[in-house]
This record gives sequence, C-alpha cells and structure tokens, in this order.
Amino acid sequence: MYLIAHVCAKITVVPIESARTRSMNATRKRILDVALDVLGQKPDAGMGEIASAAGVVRRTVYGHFPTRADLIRNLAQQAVQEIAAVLTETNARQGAAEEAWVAFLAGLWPLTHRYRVLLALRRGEYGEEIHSLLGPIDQDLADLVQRGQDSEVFGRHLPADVLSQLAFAAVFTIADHDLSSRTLGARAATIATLLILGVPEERAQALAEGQP
Amino acid sequence: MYLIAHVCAKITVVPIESARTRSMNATRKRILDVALDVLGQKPDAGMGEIASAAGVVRRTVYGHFPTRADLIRNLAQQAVQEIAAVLTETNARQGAAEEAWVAFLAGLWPLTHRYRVLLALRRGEYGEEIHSLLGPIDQDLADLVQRGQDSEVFGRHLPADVLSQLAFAAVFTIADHDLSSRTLGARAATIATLLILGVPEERAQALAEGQP
DNA sequence: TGTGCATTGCACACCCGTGTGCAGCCGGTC
DNA sequence: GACCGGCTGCACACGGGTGTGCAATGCACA
Repeated sequence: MYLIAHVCAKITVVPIESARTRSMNATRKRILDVALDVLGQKPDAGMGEIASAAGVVRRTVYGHFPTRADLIRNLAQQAVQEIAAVLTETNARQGAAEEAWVAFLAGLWPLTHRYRVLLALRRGEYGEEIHSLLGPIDQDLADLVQRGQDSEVFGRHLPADVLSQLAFAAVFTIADHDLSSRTLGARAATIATLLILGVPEERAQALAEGQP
Repeated sequence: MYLIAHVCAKITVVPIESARTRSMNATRKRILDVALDVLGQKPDAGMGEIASAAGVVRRTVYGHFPTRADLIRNLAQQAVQEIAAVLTETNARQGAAEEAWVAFLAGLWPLTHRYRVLLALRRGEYGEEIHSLLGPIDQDLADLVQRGQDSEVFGRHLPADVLSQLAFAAVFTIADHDLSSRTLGARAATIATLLILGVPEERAQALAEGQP
C-alpha cells in the first residue's frame, strides 16, 4: 500500500507500513534468517524443517516463496549482495592489495557464520545457479589477488583465480572451526589467509594488528 | 572357493579364482570405481545413476551392496584406508615435519581426484559416519602439524588441528581446480600448503623441488 | 461490526529414490 | 548336456519431500 504526497511540485512515493505488512515482512524475514541457519547445518533440510524452525507451518512458507528453489535463490542473492557490498567497498579504497584484503576480511568475518550456507550450497542441487550468482564476487576477488601479485606483495605459486578461491574458502573453513572452539577469530583468519596469499609471516602479523 | 595345500607341514590357504568370481569381482570393482567418480561430481546421485554409469542395472548394484549406505561406507573405507596408508608410511620415516608433509603430499596427490568424494560426503547425509572414519587421519595429521609447530618449522597462527584441516582441504581445493585447468600440479599444491602451514616461501620452494 | 488477508490445518496428487521379489536369460562349470 | 549363479528387466510397496487447494481462524483496519 502506498501514499502519494505532493510536496513542492515533486511527487514522492512513501511506502506505508501497516501493522499487517510489517508483521508479514517480519515472518518473511524470519523464514529467511532461520533458513540460513538450518540450511547452514543441514543443506538438504526440507521446507518442513525450515518452517517449523521458523515457527510457522510449511504452507506459510509456500505463501512467501512459491518454490524451494525460489527460497534458495533469495538466500543466495542476499548473501552474495551483502558480501559483494563489503568487497566493492574495501576495493574502492584503492590501497595496497594486502591492506584491501585485510579490510575485506574485517568486513567479511562477521558474515561468515551467517553465510556458511554458500559453500555447502555451491556443491548441491542448485550449485549451477549459486555459482553464477557468485561469479562477480569470484571475479573481483581474483582481480584483487591479481593486483597483489602484480605489485609483488602476493605470491605467484598459484594463478590468481585459484589463489583467491583458496583464500576465500579458507575463511569459511576457519570460521567453521571457530564455531565449535571459540578460541579463533578474525585475527587468526586474517593471518592464515595472508600466509596463503604468500605474504611473509612477520608482515602478515603486522597487517593483522587491530583484528580481535 | 578355496584350495587347501599342505606344504612342509604348513597349511596355506590359496584362494582359487574361477572365471565366475573373477568377473563378479570385476563388476563389483567397476561399480565402486564408477561410484567414486559419479559421487565425486554429484554427491547426491542415486543408485540408478551409479548403476548406468557402471554399465549395469540398478538391481545388480543392490546385489553387491544391499544398501546405498553400504556402498558409501565401502567407498569411504577404501579412501580412508588408502590415504591412511600413505600418511602412516610417510610419518614412519621420522624425518622433519616439513619433509614428512612434502612426502605425504607426493603420495596423496595422485589420489586426490579419485577421492574428492570425501570432502563432499563429509557434509552430507552420511557425514557422521564419514567423519568418524576420517577420525584417525585427522588425528595423525594434527599430530604431524603439532610436531612441526613444536620444532618451530610450522606457524602457530592456528591450533594444530585446525591448521591440518585447512591444509588438507586446500589440497583437494587445488586438485579440483587442477581438474579443469591442467596447469597446476603436485608442486603447486606442495608450495601452497607449506605456505598455509607457515613455512617461508623460499624454504617452501626449496622443499618442493622434485615435485612435477 | 464487517471486510480483507495472512496464517493455519487439513486434504490431496505427484515425483523420485529406495529396497525387494521374481521370472528369464546366459555364460561358466561340472 | 544339465546345473549353478550372476545379470537383467520387469514388477511392486514404501517413504518422504514437493507443491496445491480449500475451508476455518484470527487479527488489523475502516
């Protein structure tokens, strides 16, 4: 429902949130959030499990997402969009590649537990679609690593695209272990990935200063 | 069918392979081999897909493996057994941890494409069982890395168990990319994992000499 | 107070994979 | 040549997830 207000000869469209649509958006968001969580631990969980975990009935989920594939796509789009935002933001600073990577990790780390689904989904039923959604991120990461290799701060032991994938996957692997034993953190992930990228240990530790 | 021969008061049991059992073992082995391949690319492939890929009928597969879970278990056991053999063999030399790792990778690399299933299966329906089968390997790897950390040749940026998992997973990630673009190889994997383990780049390159 | 709509709870049909049974075929074995 | 046994090609029952339809409910809004 919309309310059209004329102000100074300009037409602005103001979305009115009635309590109805608000609660509807709330359940929709709750379903998405819970689905991220449930599918993160069990990628082949059914609509029923997601529904009951979200406190609604299976039929309600189908009211918001006509198809399981549709739900998955929404999840993946949300994840990709959020991660891509972090990446382009840190990439826009045009600093050294190593510092851009550290900044990227700082922004990515809080999202890893939330979006651990991605890696599981990539090798699943909808792998093709997820992979294409992840395409831009992969490209940007490869570009970043390539920049680092060109400026001699990253190693050349692997081609940029493989190296970036390796480092990216490592973040989620570390985050997974962090989930059980609480001892790890963004700092450990930062150092580990910098080592993967071929940054010497001393330099990596210096760069990781400030990460918890 | 067996033939019992008495030789010098020692009893030896010699398995006689009739052409029947030989062809039967052949199909069984073919099913296992093909299943490794098929499940490696599509972890949720059904018995039907595996069967037709192996050139037999679904019913025949059930003749050899009463249950899908049974097939999976055989696969995993075979993989774990083979990898564990490489690991214990390289570990037994009691050399420096870094050299043991290089030797392990040299033995592991030819198996990676074959057993890429493991990583996919670990996060699947039978994840629990696979994980327990993989337990001893994980332990040995963690011990090896721990040994390296104690002797100051590996980094301490991550606990030994996480670090070993990271390096182990990296091998299969690199092997996956090697599958599409042929440019990579054991040498690249060796260097990359040594970097992950915190070995300085020059030392890693020196250690990787001899790997293709 | 009545209307609209999200949600519910039940129904159902449908698909797909699993596991089993059985008759028939066919090649190795005795 | 007769027998055995693995493989085949069908059949079926079963379970479980998906997607849909519809009446009933309950809450917000007008």
